[in-house]
Amino acid sequence: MNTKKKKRLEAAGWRVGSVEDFLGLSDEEVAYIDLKMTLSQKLRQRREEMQWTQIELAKRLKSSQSRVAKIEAGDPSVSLDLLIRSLFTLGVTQADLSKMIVSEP
Amino acid sequence: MNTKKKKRLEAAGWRVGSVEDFLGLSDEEVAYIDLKMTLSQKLRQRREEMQWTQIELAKRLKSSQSRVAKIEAGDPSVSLDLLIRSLFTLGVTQADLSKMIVSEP
DNA sequence: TTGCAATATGTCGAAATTGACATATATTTT
DNA sequence: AAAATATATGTCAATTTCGACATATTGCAA
Repeated sequence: MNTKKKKRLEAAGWRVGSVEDFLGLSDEEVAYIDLKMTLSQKLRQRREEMQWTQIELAKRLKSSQSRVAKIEAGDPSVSLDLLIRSLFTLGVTQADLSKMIVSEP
Repeated sequence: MNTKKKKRLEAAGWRVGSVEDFLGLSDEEVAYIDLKMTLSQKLRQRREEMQWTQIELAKRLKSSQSRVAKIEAGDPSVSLDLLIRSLFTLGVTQADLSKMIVSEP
């Protein structure tokens, strides 16, 4: 798939459970987008539970508020890499991560 | 931590279960490296089970044999992003991935 | 309402990651 | 053992992702 299509998908308000319906995506692409969306939602949840602002999280990540906003928005310019490292920064364990990947929103 | 240290760690033959002993790494860093190593091992396992050569996998990934070798070696120049997308290309599901993250080598 | 803190969005140069290539080494086949 | 196949390693230009900044928008308390 081209990046354009992925961008459109993620930019618009796609939510877990509905992406699968979009035609023309390979299984891998669906799995990848689905995973990113799931984890970004979990990240926001977790941060809010901890009562951290995006600025606080950004500081610990040595990043910026705007990037944290993009992570949580599932922006296509954000890699799974940064997303997962952010979760670890919030104290998420591998066991937690494992559960997140299969759990519903 | 600096990148140099991470490079040395991953370059040498560190295996799951021993990284934690290395002093001077934060929890997040340990978790990140540990995850990468676990998944790269699982990737190789999976590919070999499927009797694919690195070249075959590379073709489906639209990548190259040398990069696949680096993915499997846990090379520091390889992102979790590419690693996880490679697993999906091998047909790994989110449920599979979830299990991989917590399972022993 | 107004003011203020939090979040969102767009842009950009810098840094990291990428596929590709050359070539070395290892493993398997004949 | 030699040839053939598979994997490893180093390098590099192109692409992607990055933090940072400016600024817009939202939400909420005074």
